[in-house]
Amino acid sequence: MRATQIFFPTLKEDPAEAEAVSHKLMVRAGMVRQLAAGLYIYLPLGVRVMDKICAIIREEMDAIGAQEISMPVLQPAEIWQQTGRWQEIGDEMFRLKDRGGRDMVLAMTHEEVITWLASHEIRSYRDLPQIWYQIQTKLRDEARPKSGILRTREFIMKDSYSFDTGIDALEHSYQRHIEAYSRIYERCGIRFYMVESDPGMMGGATAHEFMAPSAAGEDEVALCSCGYAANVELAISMPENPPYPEPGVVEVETPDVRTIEEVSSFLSVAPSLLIKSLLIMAKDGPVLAMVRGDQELQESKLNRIIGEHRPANAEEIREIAGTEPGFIGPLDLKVRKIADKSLEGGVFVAGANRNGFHVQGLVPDKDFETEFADIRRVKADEKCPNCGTRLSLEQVIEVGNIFKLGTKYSKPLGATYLDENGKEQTVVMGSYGIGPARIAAAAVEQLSDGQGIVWPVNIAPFSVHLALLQPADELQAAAAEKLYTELEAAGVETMLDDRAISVGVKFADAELLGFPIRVTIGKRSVADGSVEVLVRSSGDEFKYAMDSAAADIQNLLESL
RNA sequence: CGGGGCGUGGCGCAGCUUGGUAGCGCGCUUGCUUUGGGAGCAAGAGGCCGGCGGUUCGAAUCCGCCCGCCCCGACCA
Repeated sequence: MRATQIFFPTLKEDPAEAEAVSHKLMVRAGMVRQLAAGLYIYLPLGVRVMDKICAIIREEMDAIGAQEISMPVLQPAEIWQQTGRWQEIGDEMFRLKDRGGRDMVLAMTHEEVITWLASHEIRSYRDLPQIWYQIQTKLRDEARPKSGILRTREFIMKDSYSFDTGIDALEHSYQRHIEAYSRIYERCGIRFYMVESDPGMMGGATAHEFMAPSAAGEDEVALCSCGYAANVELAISMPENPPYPEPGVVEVETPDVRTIEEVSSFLSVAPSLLIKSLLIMAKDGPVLAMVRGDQELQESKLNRIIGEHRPANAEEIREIAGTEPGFIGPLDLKVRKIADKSLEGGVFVAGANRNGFHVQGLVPDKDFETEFADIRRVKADEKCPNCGTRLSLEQVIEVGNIFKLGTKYSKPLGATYLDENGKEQTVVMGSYGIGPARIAAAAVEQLSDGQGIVWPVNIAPFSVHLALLQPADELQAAAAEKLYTELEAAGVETMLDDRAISVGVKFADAELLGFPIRVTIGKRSVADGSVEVLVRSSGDEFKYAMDSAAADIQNLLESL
């Protein structure tokens, strides 16, 4: 295509509202524009990238025998009521009524509909297995859309669902998805990890996420050289105990000394020898969650034990513990207590539940009763639970996830089949998502440089940026037209930059847009019958004879 | 939802403290020149200063309410 026929309004300056690199660059490169918080318009170049990513996804999904379908975004509330998610999910789901007053939802995911379909159409074990997928819009009323297209309220997702006779068969479908996903990300040219993840609101037992490392990511994963990889929401590490003092409960006066840092320095005791006591309000009443002073509570872990919860406010602390915040502790506190496993067998300092006092020499589950559970957040350099090596933490963008759902949706929606013995069984399901926009953003995040985007070959809007320096020069224009025609004939997607703009702007735009190869045709080309070729990613430059340039460029592209 | 910041030509910003009717850079239009790294000169177009209300002779500027956007947190198939 010709640049003069493509709408790509490039910007010299970063948009004021953008923070993430991918956000700035995608706006500057004229790929997207924001309509409102979390709502984006994709311009032609943005659409081309998305189409390429989706094409790769289709190929790889089809390769594992998945079949594409398309489901409505607007859905009746009934099916969501049947699975319980009408109640479970809060403000994040868009809800509306149709003209007849019926409750409707705008789908944030499609388990309900696809299971409804399966429940109506699958009758026999002979109908299984099935993998159905769609590439479809999802809507979520996100509390906080952010980082450009990374977290939006409306977005495209590839979602697939597997239907199997049992858990062994599900395992097979799950593995096939892992293979397909790995190939998809590889072909899209992004680095990624597969990590253990928290099934969360999807329900089900096992889940993994595909994570692309990037500073713009909202998630964090713990990684080990042995292959252990987990979202910090559930990552575990082996506790390392400091040397403990002698046990024996002694109250000490600690006037106006409240925080871990203050207590630590006031008593000259390392933070790892303090108990951080956090009063939590859960639906079954208050809970005292305890972690070591040098550690932090991982809310998602506590959530699995006590469900929805929030920290108590100062007033609730005074009422329940009878003390000002800062002096709360486990001793004589009549609430459910959950201590992190690293507190087991140690001797600690904790609040005394008396203003201005702490207690020393406390032994958990001896001086006070408590449950033990892993509720702390993993820190970098702690030991891997599998091999003892030091863990590292990394910021990541979630670009895909896979869940073993089991019968969470098939049971309430009655998706059953008759087995070989004529006995009715419940279909066992899996659910698998990929966010194409996040792949695009991750690619920009991981590969861009100070000049602009550096697209991976397979998802670049165009493969070649053919920069015609002086379109008004007939000889140059003719040379460019010829090469353009040859490249297009060879199947090399080329943007002929025939804009009548200054060379500096043209080159700067080429760098900003980030197509893999830039080919320059100028007066030198006309003079000596050559073109200059620049590889965006490496900066390598070549000079090709005009006559053979199309073939040479094609070869170069294939080598990237 | 809690905390913070910001809304002024298309984009990026200044002006606001100390009220007097809006300015800079980029972009855009026209002409001439220029032409291998974000060109030069000249002449132009373009803004009810987010909205509503209040104070005042007079409000971009002061006060109140509302809306929108961004960031941190909470939340997040």
